[in-house]
Amino acid sequence: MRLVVARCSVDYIGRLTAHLPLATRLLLVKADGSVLVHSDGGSYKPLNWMSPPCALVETDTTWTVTNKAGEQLVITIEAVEHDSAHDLGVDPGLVKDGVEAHLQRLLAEQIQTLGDGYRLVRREYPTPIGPVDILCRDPEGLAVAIEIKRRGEIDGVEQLTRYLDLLNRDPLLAPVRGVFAAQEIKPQARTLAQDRGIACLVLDYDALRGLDNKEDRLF
Amino acid sequence: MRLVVARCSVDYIGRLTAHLPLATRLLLVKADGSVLVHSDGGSYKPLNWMSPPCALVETDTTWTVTNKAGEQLVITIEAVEHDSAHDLGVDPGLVKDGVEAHLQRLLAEQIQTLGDGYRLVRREYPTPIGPVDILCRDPEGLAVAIEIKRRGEIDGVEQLTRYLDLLNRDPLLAPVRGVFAAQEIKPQARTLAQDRGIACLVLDYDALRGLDNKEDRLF
DNA sequence: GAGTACATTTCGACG
DNA sequence: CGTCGAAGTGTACTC
Repeated sequence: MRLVVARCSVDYIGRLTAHLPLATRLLLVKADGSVLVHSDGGSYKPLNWMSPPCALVETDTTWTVTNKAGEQLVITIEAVEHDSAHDLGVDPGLVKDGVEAHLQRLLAEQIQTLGDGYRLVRREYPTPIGPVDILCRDPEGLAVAIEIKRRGEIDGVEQLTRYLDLLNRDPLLAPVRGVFAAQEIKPQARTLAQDRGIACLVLDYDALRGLDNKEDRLF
Repeated sequence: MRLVVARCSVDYIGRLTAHLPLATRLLLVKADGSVLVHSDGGSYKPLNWMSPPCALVETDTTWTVTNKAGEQLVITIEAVEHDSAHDLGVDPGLVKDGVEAHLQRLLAEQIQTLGDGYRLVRREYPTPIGPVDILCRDPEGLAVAIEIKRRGEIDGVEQLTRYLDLLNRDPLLAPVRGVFAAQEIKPQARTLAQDRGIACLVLDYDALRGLDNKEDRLF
């Protein structure tokens, strides 16, 4: 990895055209040839970049980074403040514990969160347009389809609506009720759901996890 | 901006939990206190990070970065290879020329792409839930609403459907047909559009731009 | 500040 | 390898 701090201007010509006026920035060149241009603020997203695989050609004042698709990142350098190279080796990679998959598993295990007498049919219940997160039956034996999101927004309600349309065509299932479950449900999504007769359920991740732990403690 | 190359392990506890085993990485501390952890490969996305606003507390061997929501990034440092600080100043920012806005402008200018006799009413035609990209009239004088995307996916069809519902309530416009236009239309989106009587139009960006150029060449 | 749409999205999973 | 959906998405824009 090479770190360069330089006064430079940058042009990108590819899927769009973008220009960065002259200023001091960090140029980060990774081992695979990819280049990131960072300023001293903003988010983790660089101002400009070129993803690998790509090739860097360097002259006195100009770096030209090109990829196979012909996209170009041209960095014009006026002054170099810092330039150092470092051998990092290969990174062992990240261990993640995701949220939505975890929520789905927890809710399936604790389907009584919806009320006493609910029974799980299965997770990832297939439909022609993709699996619905959970299918279960209420105390009266009627089918209930659950869509789970971390954040409940309008798209999720649309998605559940499509699943319900399809599931309700199956005479073995119909009528199928919908439940929109999320850690947080945006007001607009809630309104749309209510308008369509879909129930909303706010999930308490910690509580679900806590119940899980409590069960563990029985051993 | 501070650049540190160090052998370290990293833990993030917040919206999810993640762990990075011991390895040599770049730690980038920006002026606003945000921290990025980069390896020597991958894309522009850091392995781990903390977005501003956040606070960094540093001891001998441990950096703890915390934000207002209580999310924590803990970096345990075993050895420091490089440590330097640089004053970059404020970045003047990026000048962009996007694609979707350009597509909209080109199609509005060349509304005959839909067929002879089409007339533009206006771009960004207002509705209560937001402006529809283009409203025009067909050779018979009937209203046509166009939704433009770079990539046509299912969400765009839903969006256009909502616009059409609303526009068709206006007796001065109804009946309004829908056209879903994109550089590329996904099969699922096309199926949904057809099911709803919405026409699909694949846009050729280069051709639209080319026609534009041809006009320029007349001068 | 919330809501929405776009992104040079990136990333992972699945067929 | 494409398709599809999620992201600790970020970001700009509107209301």
